[in-house]
Amino acid sequence: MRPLVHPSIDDITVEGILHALSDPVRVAIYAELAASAGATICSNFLQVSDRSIPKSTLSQHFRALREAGLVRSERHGVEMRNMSRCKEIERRFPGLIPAILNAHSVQATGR
Amino acid sequence: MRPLVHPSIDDITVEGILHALSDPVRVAIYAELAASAGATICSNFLQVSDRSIPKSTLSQHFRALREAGLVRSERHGVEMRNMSRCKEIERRFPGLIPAILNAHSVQATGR
DNA sequence: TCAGTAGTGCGTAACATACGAACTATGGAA
DNA sequence: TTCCATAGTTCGTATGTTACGCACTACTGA
Repeated sequence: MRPLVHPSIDDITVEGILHALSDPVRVAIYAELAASAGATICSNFLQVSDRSIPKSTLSQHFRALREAGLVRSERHGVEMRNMSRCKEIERRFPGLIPAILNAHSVQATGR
Repeated sequence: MRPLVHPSIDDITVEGILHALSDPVRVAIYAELAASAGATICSNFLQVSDRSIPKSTLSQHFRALREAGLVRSERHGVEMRNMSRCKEIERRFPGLIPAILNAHSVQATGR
């Protein structure tokens, strides 16, 4: 099983972040992760915005979020704990993540 | 020649915006358009950040920006004038575009 | 040792993208 | 008018990316 890849904060790119969050399933996952204080395991997202996501697809989505630098994942026993890296990103790209999450919630609620 | 498609402001999605701007050539183009007061023609971007872009590819990039709702294009004679729709987008998703452009410039200069 | 749970990796089919070549549309000069 | 140059588009193809089923690994508890 290949080890988990987390880019260092300086290797995180705007393009990478935007690409990772340009998928509706991934923004939804990320928005929940960012809103929650602790860590959340992958399988909590087998249902996302009234849509059920196959396990293998979900695994790829988490890989995408991780490799874009948006999420930090740790294996704990049989499960994987994920938390958003928003504080680090905030230091490098101030305001970016809040603006995206805000726009996402405007779209989800207002419309 | 198929007519130019511009989504109405309410049909613009966050995902669409993020996807369009997740390409390095397209952010670069969009950043210049957003910074300039008037309209800019496509062929001004045959060279972008020290890279030369084939005409057909450039045409596709402008289509992507236009259909994401980021840019408004008008044919004037033989050329096409493009301007960013940032004021409209600002009303629908406040702070989103400035945050992305700011992050883009942090990355381009700082790093 | 076995069964159950959580997640990964691989193969394939479907979809997206880049770019060259051939095209359309417009404007100006002869 | 006709012809040429300029600006951009379209199409075909080759190359990449993504989604998902299935078979797998890794860990836990009984």
